[in-house]
Amino acid sequence: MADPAAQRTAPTASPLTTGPLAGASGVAVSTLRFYERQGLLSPDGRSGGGYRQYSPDSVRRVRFIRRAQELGFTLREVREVLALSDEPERIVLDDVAEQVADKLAELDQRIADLRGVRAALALLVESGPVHPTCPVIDAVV
Amino acid sequence: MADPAAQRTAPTASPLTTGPLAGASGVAVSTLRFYERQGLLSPDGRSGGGYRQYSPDSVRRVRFIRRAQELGFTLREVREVLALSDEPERIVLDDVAEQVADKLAELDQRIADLRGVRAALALLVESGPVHPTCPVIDAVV
DNA sequence: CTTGACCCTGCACCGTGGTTCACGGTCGAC
DNA sequence: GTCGACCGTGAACCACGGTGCAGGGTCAAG
Repeated sequence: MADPAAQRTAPTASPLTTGPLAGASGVAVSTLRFYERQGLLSPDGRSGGGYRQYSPDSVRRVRFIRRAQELGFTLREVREVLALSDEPERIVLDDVAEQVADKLAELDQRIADLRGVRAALALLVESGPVHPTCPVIDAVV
Repeated sequence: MADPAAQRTAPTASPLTTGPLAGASGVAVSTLRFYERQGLLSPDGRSGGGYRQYSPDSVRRVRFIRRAQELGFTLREVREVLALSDEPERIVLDDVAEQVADKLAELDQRIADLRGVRAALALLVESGPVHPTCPVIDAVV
């Protein structure tokens, strides 16, 4: 607070252009632009020559998108979640609660399914020989 | 065993054409043909006029494909598993053990991830108000 | 003020997992 | 033998999640 020249209410935290953001968040530059077209991400502004400028927070945002995808969410779903988190005042709590409850049930189901497969595979590893009726298929179907 | 006319060593168990197989296994006819192009499924033969004929076992096979997909396996992976189960004598046990071990680790990771998300969502449901920093995003990133 | 790295736009292309369409042949019931 | 339901083929098309490329502008170091 005793150095006004160093930072003015801390706004100018080194805006990133696409390259650095891509590097920091582990995606290709082309992917960032693709995400922008899909409404998942937008630059905080543009610089004189038209370069996109992102806040450092965008790194978190992009990483979130990637992680959510890995976890099996579509970009459409991710977009919806991000839209809510961008405009929290639009959130209708009951709707959210309902959707979250649905997603919870879905997750429980997926976890149970994966554990079934996991168990079958573990059994297969332990018991060596291949069975006439594949236990993996039995576990999955 | 005392009725030779009823079934000759039980072979003719009503071969299915695409429509019935599709109906019984819950996919579209066009999907069956697509799976065939992808090497996941093939008819046991063709009838005079060129109609595909499937054994009733094919229903199981198609259901397996669908389930495996739901569980996050690609058609390529499913094809490999089915190829092995079709030709068990080609199986190299050590290879399988290795791949299965990999898949096990992957499944463990996915289960853990999903449980993390599940926990975050459950917390969100319990604690009503939306937090400035979304707990879901925190859990996922 | 040049040079090289970086960025812009728009558009075409890719693999995956299917679906749809046009056009025609087959099959069983009547 | 004819009718409608079903099946065949090939090829185009779709949504998703990106990738690549041409043609041109920007930026900062030297």
